[in-house]
Amino acid sequence: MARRSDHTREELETLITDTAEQIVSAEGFAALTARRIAKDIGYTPGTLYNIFGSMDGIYLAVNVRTMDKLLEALARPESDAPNTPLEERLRIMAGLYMDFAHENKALWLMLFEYALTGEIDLPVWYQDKVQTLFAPLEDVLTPLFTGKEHSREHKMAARVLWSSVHGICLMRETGKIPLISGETPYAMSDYLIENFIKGLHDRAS
Amino acid sequence: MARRSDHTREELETLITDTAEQIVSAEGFAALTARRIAKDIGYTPGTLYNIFGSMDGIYLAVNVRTMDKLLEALARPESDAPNTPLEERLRIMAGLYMDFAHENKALWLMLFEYALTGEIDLPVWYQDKVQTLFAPLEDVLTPLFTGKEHSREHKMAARVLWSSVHGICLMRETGKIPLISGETPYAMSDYLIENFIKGLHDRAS
DNA sequence: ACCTGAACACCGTTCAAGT
DNA sequence: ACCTGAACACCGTTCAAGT
Repeated sequence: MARRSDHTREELETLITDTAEQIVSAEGFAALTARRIAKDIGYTPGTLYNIFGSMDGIYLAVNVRTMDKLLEALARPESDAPNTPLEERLRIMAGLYMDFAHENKALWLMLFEYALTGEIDLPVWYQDKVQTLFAPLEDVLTPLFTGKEHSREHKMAARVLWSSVHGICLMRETGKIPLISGETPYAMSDYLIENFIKGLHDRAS
Repeated sequence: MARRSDHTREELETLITDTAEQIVSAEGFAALTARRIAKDIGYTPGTLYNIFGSMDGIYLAVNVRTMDKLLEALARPESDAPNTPLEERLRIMAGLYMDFAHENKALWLMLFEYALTGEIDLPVWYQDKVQTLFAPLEDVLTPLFTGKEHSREHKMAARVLWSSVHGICLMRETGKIPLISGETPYAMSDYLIENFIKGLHDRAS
């Protein structure tokens, strides 16, 4: 047939990403198929391949959006009130992370479900986007690591804390590893932060 | 056709689980299909359904085996030497966990990839098996939580530590969240344990 | 009772053919 | 240049039919 030119290439990109996002939100990552997107937007699967090359391209596009939304959520003013103690800032940030994961469960899970095992390297621009997610956490930790000689430890502390809160969050959202009865992920995260930071302060003094 | 009675039901269970395990180990969870298992064992897909009801049944059978192997790995004598300080025991146990994940990457990932988003409840016997994985860690932590009033905190500390090491391990194995250059997951885990335990001791004193 | 073979309703992906 | 339609090589799952 012919080019319909109902939509420009850019419009199609947006249309496809929007639709994919909606499908995942409503029905989960497993429901996201090329044929389903095509049906929803009134094109054939071939068109998706014209625009994104493969389903991977669509997954990445959706994930980048999710990361942008997450980054926005972590920068919410409530964590920026002046004179807030560092530990409290961390608790708030962890809470914002867990809130986001809970409210955007399917999209958040997709971030990690997708090609969990894939051996193909992620594009550099995607990896860079991932790195930006650590920035808010690193900023909060800055007062603990003054001086260039602590730069590596600073980065490490941010990643260790992030991994930990993430692990707790996974237990909650997947239901795979049952939480102990009566314990919220927020309490667990607070417990972790409290003791980890206490340990860091010991070192400093 | 007919019952071939080449194998008993039990033999088929083992044969299918063995074959599934091998496929995952060698080619990853994504390569594990009903048709592939059937081809490898010389039966048709229908037979798998006679025995396991669905692919889910096969996934669970493989995962239970992986958990058994993990439990065995965590109980290795090296973590049981007498007079080993608690912190050192934790470091060793975290190391054993990360070693296992690395050496059995595909099977370990399958534990969490499988139906990450599935809304269907896992069978109780499976959930019980998952719970047993925390026992070795709880045992090591026992000296810090004497007295019944600390039972909840004891369980919480075990799960928080487990989540954290697990999160670090995920970064390593999936390559999704790049580790900082030059930092091993073992160093990160040690850093976490050191500071978390220091925090816990502060509380005690 | 057990197993097969064929069918059903799907996948991702490719690409010649049309406008 | 863009899009379709059909094809290819797959999926999980079901079940009548055979022995």
